Amino acid sequence: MALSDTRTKILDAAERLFAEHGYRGTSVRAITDLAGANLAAVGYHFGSKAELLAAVARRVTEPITVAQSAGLDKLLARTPDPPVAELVEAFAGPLFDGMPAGDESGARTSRLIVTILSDPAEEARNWTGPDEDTVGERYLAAFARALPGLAPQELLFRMRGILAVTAVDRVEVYNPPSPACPTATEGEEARHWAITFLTAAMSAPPTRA
Amino acid sequence: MALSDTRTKILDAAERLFAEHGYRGTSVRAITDLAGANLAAVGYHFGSKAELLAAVARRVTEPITVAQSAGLDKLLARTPDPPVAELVEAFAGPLFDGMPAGDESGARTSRLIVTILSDPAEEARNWTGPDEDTVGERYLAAFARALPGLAPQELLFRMRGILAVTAVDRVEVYNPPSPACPTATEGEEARHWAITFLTAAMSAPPTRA
DNA sequence: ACATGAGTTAAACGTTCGTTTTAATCGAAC
DNA sequence: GTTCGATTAAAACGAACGTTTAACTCATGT
Repeated sequence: MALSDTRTKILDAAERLFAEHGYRGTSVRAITDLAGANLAAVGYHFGSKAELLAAVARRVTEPITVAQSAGLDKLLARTPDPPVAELVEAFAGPLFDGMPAGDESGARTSRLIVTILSDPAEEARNWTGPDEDTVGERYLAAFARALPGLAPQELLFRMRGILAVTAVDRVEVYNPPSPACPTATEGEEARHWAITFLTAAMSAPPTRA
Repeated sequence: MALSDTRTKILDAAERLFAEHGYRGTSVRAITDLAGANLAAVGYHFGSKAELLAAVARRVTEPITVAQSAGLDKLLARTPDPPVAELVEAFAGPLFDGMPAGDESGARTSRLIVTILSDPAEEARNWTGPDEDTVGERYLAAFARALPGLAPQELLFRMRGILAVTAVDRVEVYNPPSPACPTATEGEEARHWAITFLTAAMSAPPTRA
């Protein structure tokens, strides 16, 4: 196949296994087995396991980043100072389901992002491109305008909070406190819950020192 | 030494290394080297690496759990229906610094909790005792009374959000969007920021379906 | 004095890991 | 039809892993 079919099959398998078991918990052999490829194919197509992870992370992150950026563009085209609620939705929404319309693989991709970003392995955090930083800075500036009087550091803390809350739905970060509760809530509902939760949180008055 | 000095030295070393590099990223040899103990001492004192992790997790979690429980007791002694803000502080406060007064090792311990709870390895999540579940359920009930009209599942989502936000300050869950920003904010300040952030979030009106 | 047993030590076990090497295979261009 | 670069296949490499074994130390109790 043109552009090597096994290459994308390896990417697919790695994406799934990294999401489920983390970087260190996934062996190259498990990836190639799931992909139906040979063990050495990883070394050939990507060079090393760490570079494979970087490729997976970039492939997963890119559509999210462009969705976040496009969402901010649309808001700024209407008004130079978008309200907090719309900023939250434009920033956190794509994190929930990869694509604004919500494709089926969204749950796994965001689960992967969380797993990668919180992975203790160094290799898991050295893949970032310049685009991710740029969109983060643009939202930071927009939130700063929407929340005057909030200290930059506290704003930074709150933006990290957005990522944390969107993440926690995917990771079982706590054993279910109540017996009769599903481990993870379904995408669309959780997305709404997160937006109300985060809009209220972001709109909170600054903490007095 | 009585009760085997090396046993606690191994626990200390494991606590630090698990917090820094995760479960799979920490080898038994690295633990015993840092502890100045023999490799086989882990097998002798704990049985296996997984049981060592469980011992570490229990030792770290216990004071937090009792602080959460005592905080809730104190609130309930005053009124049967504590307000949301005080519930948030009593629940999230101990997560920030292990002890209410804030001892020096607090930052590392909470970092460890996050690392353990989000670790993709199965062994890292099968250590929980009955106490942790109990205090979670008690807070769940208290929040349910303080937030009438909120669906149980959405309440559960929000409680997970509390844990996520308290966690994110420790884990570098996102590359710093702005250049001139410290990776992690200091304990006491972040604790206040988190409480205002979370109080506002928890107090948000229920999401309409 | 000596047996006991918990604690420690050094060495090795078998397995799994990421990576590399070497040869075989395929498809198109000449 | 042959040649050549690109891709896949099979096998092996050395290193690191968790765990186990067997010998040793040494205070204690008799």
